[in-house]
Amino acid sequence: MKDVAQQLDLILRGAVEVIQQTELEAKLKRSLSEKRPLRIKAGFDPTAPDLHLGHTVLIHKLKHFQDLGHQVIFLIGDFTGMIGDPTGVSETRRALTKEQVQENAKTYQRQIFKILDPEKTTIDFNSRWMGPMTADGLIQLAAHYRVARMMERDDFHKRYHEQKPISVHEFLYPLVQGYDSVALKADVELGGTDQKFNLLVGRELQRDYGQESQVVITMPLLEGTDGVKKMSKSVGNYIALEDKPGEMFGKVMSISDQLMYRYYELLTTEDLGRARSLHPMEAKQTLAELIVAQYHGAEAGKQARAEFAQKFQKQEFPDEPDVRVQLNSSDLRDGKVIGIVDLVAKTGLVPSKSEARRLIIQGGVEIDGQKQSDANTTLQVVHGKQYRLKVGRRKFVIVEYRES
RNA sequence: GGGCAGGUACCCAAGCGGCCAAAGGGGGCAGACUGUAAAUCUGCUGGCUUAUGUCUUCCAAGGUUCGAAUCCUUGCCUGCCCA
Repeated sequence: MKDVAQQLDLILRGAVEVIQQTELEAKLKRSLSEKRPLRIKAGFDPTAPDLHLGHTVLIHKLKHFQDLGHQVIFLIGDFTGMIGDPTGVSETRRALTKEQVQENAKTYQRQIFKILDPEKTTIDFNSRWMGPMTADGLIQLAAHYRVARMMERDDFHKRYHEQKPISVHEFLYPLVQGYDSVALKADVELGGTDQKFNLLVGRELQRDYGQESQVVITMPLLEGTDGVKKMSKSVGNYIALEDKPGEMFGKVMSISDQLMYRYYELLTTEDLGRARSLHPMEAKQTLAELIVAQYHGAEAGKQARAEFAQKFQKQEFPDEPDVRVQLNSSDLRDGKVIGIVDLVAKTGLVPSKSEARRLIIQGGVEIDGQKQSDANTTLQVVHGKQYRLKVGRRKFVIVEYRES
């Protein structure tokens, strides 16, 4: 194991805040002398096993600890999942069944083990200790914290002053998350900066329960593809680890240059100065390739890059379309023509025919490279011939008429 | 338990008897411009056999009216104040 200074170097990289660094140093020192790895905890939502790049900022940090020989605990908050973290718009969620939780856990593993070492990672569930807890236990737990302190939490505070609803059970979220640290005897808890309050509750509860307080390390929140809001599935500005290579590449390419450097900083180990010295377009493609390669392999990265160049730089139709549509005679009028509105609607890439019509009128549809902006146009389809349809900016469809 | 203010399209928010499929903003989509960028400008943004047509929408259910998002009743939900 490396000495304290070397360990700190890696641990602090990219971190926003460490509370308290002196405590961390003491823990590291003791860990070395007693040859006892630290217990590093990070909690995750059980309902969203669709991990995206935003989550990986934290997972990479876990990996750092793991590489330093510490014990990483990947905690799935299946109990807290019933509450739903009350950040802004919150709703009480329905409890997941054991089977669902297990399934989600599997999905998590498939995804996180692209970064973490499966051999060295402990996966736990907070229902393990919260499930059997009695109402008595919960009352006792709740007695450890004050309402005024609770209201210091940013979003509670804000909602309170904006006269927005806050349900009592939402207070349980930080409380239970904090108690998880007690149950796990965590030495360190990692979280996004938005988790700071919850993480600190853990420190206080541990102290109250007679344990040494955990060190809290916050990591920056990764902005989503819009460059403004934090990456999240509900906002739809995310890049999922399981996005297809082409899609993943495309999403990275559509971010702003400014955001690109942020991604370099938080998602890669590349030298920032070098990235900045490249032409932005080149730098962005390199970044996109790197990211695709991490989750799909080097070959997929190269391929995605080549396909991108074909689709958008040379403006050629890709080898593989996004959608294939097969028409048969019942789709055709008089056995030979189809209105292009119907055709576009048939691809399933637009939600309604009105939307298809709009898209056409606005010039967003091409057939075999010809822009079609008259919504009343019909297409003569020849049996067996393939038509190349472009819908919107980035969707490609092959249409074929064939009797099956 | 009592009083008050609210609940409008993906989100925020105007409208307070017909001119309302409903202003404005955000978001989204498309076009121009580009590096598939970003920024900017323009347009679109309930569905349908695209029709100056029709159907379904303004928390829910009833009611008043020739006509209701708008008025009344009841219910549900939210916030504030008083107890």
